[in-house]
Amino acid sequence: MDFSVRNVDQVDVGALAGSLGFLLRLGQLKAFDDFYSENGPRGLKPGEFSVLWVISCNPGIRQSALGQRLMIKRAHMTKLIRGFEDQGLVSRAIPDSDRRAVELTLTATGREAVKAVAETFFTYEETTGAPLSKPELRQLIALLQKYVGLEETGP
Amino acid sequence: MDFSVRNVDQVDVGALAGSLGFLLRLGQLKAFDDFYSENGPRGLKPGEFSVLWVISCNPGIRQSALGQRLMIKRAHMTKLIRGFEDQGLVSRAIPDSDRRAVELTLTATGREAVKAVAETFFTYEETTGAPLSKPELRQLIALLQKYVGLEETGP
DNA sequence: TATTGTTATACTCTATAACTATA
DNA sequence: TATAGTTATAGAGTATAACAATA
Repeated sequence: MDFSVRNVDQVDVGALAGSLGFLLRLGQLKAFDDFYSENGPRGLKPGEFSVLWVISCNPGIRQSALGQRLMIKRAHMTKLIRGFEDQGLVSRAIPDSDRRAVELTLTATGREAVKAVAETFFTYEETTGAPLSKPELRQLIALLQKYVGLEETGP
Repeated sequence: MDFSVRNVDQVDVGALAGSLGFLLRLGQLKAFDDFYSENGPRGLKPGEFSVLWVISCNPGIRQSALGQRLMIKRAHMTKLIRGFEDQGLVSRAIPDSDRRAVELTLTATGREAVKAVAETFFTYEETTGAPLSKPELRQLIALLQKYVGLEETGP
């Protein structure tokens, strides 16, 4: 006989099923899979969109503050921003008050790009929580916000 | 005057704060940061540990089932398993019933390694949910389990 | 001295496709 | 034909350290 586990559903992950880090990792992979599925939006990737979106919400934001909030390291942020600059989406300005810093703003093109993607991004997001009921999804989001230290800010 | 956002706490992420995918990404990064902080365990990385752990829970598991459950692509799984084999942690067997498949088992060394890491991994996990109360953490875990399609299996 | 951002390097993880051997 | 796994390659993302300019 052969008792080997050959189907996903038979896999016993044991105590790992109660591990927050493990569940967050699986959850993120699932969310991204859903996002990139046949119905998901195209073009800008979630990470890229989030950077542009946060700049659009905070015109003139310092590169360091942006990176800290999105947990992107300085070295990587430099590359990302240069990419956006090359695409004409973001402009950099060095403030007189601190000439080490860089303040980021969207260009007109950048604002259009964000506007175009935002609608499909956020409406798609609503469908992402498939296995959960509406109230469950709301509570999951609330708990995650608390965990990562994010308060929902009014518009 | 200079109104630019220069502190993390001033950053307004707008509607992104309600995005499940975004929150899952931040949450995972936070959990990993915590894990790797000064108090976190050393040696085996969370991803590596999870692979070995699941093999230990499912002796003889097929490589494909393992990869599907942990959302690791076949090509990557091959590299991981070879690495573990080279370290003498995992042994591969080709079953007669299907000579395309590979069944994975921990070696004695592998079992010891998992045993050694498991205790510190899981006890550390308990401290990971810092910003949440015990009941909140429990519910967050329950919702995530439902979201990713994991049932807690009794020992 | 500390901070902001840049550069350079390397490593991990991921994505893809072509390949084998079995079924 | 389809499946399980392998190989090879390229691209993200990340980590690190050394560096310049400024504070």
